Amino acid sequence: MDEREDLADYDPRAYPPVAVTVDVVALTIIEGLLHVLLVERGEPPFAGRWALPGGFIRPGEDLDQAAIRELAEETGMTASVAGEPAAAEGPAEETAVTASASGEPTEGTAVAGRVHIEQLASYGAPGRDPRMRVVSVSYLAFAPRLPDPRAGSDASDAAWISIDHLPELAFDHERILDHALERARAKLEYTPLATAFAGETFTISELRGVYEAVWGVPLHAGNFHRKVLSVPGFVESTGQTTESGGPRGGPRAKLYRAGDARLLHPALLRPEREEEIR
Amino acid sequence: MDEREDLADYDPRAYPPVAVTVDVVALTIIEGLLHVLLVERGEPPFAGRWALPGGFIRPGEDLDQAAIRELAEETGMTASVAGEPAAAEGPAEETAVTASASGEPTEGTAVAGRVHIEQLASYGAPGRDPRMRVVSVSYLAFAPRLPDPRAGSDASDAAWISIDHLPELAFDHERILDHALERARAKLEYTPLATAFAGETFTISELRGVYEAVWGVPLHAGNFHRKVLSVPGFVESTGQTTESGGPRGGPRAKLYRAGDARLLHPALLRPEREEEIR
DNA sequence: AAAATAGTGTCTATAAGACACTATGTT
DNA sequence: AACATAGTGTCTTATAGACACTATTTT
Repeated sequence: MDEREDLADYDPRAYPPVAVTVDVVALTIIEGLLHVLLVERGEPPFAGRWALPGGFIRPGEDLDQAAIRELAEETGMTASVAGEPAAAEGPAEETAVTASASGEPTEGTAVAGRVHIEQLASYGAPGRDPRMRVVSVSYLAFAPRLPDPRAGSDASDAAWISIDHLPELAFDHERILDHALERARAKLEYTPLATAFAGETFTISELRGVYEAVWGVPLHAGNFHRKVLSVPGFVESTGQTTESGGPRGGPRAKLYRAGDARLLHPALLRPEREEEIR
Repeated sequence: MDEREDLADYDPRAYPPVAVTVDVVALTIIEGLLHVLLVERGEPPFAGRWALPGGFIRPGEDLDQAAIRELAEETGMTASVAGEPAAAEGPAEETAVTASASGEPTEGTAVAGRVHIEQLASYGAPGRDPRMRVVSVSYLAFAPRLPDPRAGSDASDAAWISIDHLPELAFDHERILDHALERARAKLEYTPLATAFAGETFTISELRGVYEAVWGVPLHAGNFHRKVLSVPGFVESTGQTTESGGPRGGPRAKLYRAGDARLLHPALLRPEREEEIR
């Protein structure tokens, strides 16, 4: 920022150029399994490898905007910045924007819903891109259902890949993805963002499915149910129920929508985690 | 990262140059009050204004290294990367390095201790620096005591400023500082990082002073005491006590050092916060 | 002696989790 | 009929916080 320096006055133009990119870790849940949006690279380096969607920031474009644009380019969903919390809340993350899918304001069958996107971290190790110095600002996005990914207009392909069957990734994207997953798991504890994975309305069971997919552990149905309803503002009733019972039986479930809470209190903590404490 | 593009092939060199800087929000506690390290700018823009210490990243230098270097340049303490947790923990932050003061391995009176430094967030709004496009990667540092700030060799001055008496800051540094403070407050809940503000050894009262300074609320001495000791690995006894009682009376306090926990479980949650929940 | 502080004891309200159970839907 | 699921009741244990209290040290 300030060009204070011990030696000469630092003119960035005197240095080899630095490129700034934005990479997006977009997560969604398909068939009860957590998936991440990946693109297949068409050109070297790492041609043929899968990578996180991303690209260079453009002149006049804020970082958040760049992330939203990149996500939109891959998913086809047009997104717009809805707001940014002044000073990050709770477990204090940084910039967070909420993007809402437009085009189909009807909350019908398909796309429906909001996409949550927030900044994750930046990566700038020399050599992480063999071509030049690249600093990547990564973003984390939670998407409901699957706005079926469409390949960019270049030669590459885009797809939602289960995190249980990840291919080798290009660059340091595996590390970025690891950070993103840990962040996502933590966010579900303190925020109502699990609802961003669900549709406009959802059952408590579906919400539990989100937690189980992201955390990778089974949760006790009864206790989860009571707990969710006991957290003020997490969900609010629609008064509706599902049309029918579950595919393998059971009564119709009540439908809820996201409540107005920005933080969950008390939080839904992940069961144990001895290992991670020390 | 990947040069996928809808239109032409994007060559970053075809764009106006982007500069990447690192800004550090270094916090310490002086006389029971939270202070932040600021430098007075010697040149336009914002000449005469206070700003966060920072500067351009250098070729071959990782972002973490740049942050450590910037901090060292202002505080005079030489720091070195000690380690980085693979996948961030708990409330899931990203890169985290622990820098330890060298030079005086003796844990005597003065400097002593470890400096914790971790990446906070990046800021890249167009126009945030009037000169050119600048993306700033900000860092948050917790420092024990005060390695008395020394001005850089340029015309500017450096000082620890109480967060209760902040001057107007240059650029968007006030926003960065706000994010940093919120992050710091949250980190104290889930991690043992409060010990990074204390010396090599400390009393429970001193530790409580850290929490009170950062959170800005008084805490119940008795309950805090019992709670800290009940969290596994937060602190460990040295078997020693202070030489004398407090300045205004009271028995000698037992001395502790930081324990081996990386996360606090159960966490020390801030009292209430109704407002922030909705 | 008075005042401040370190540290402990105790009680209450809340929350987490284990478990059991009813009701309602499916195949 | 058998089975899966939605949702509720109950019990045990852990935790947060209020409050009281003793012991030790300084002024």
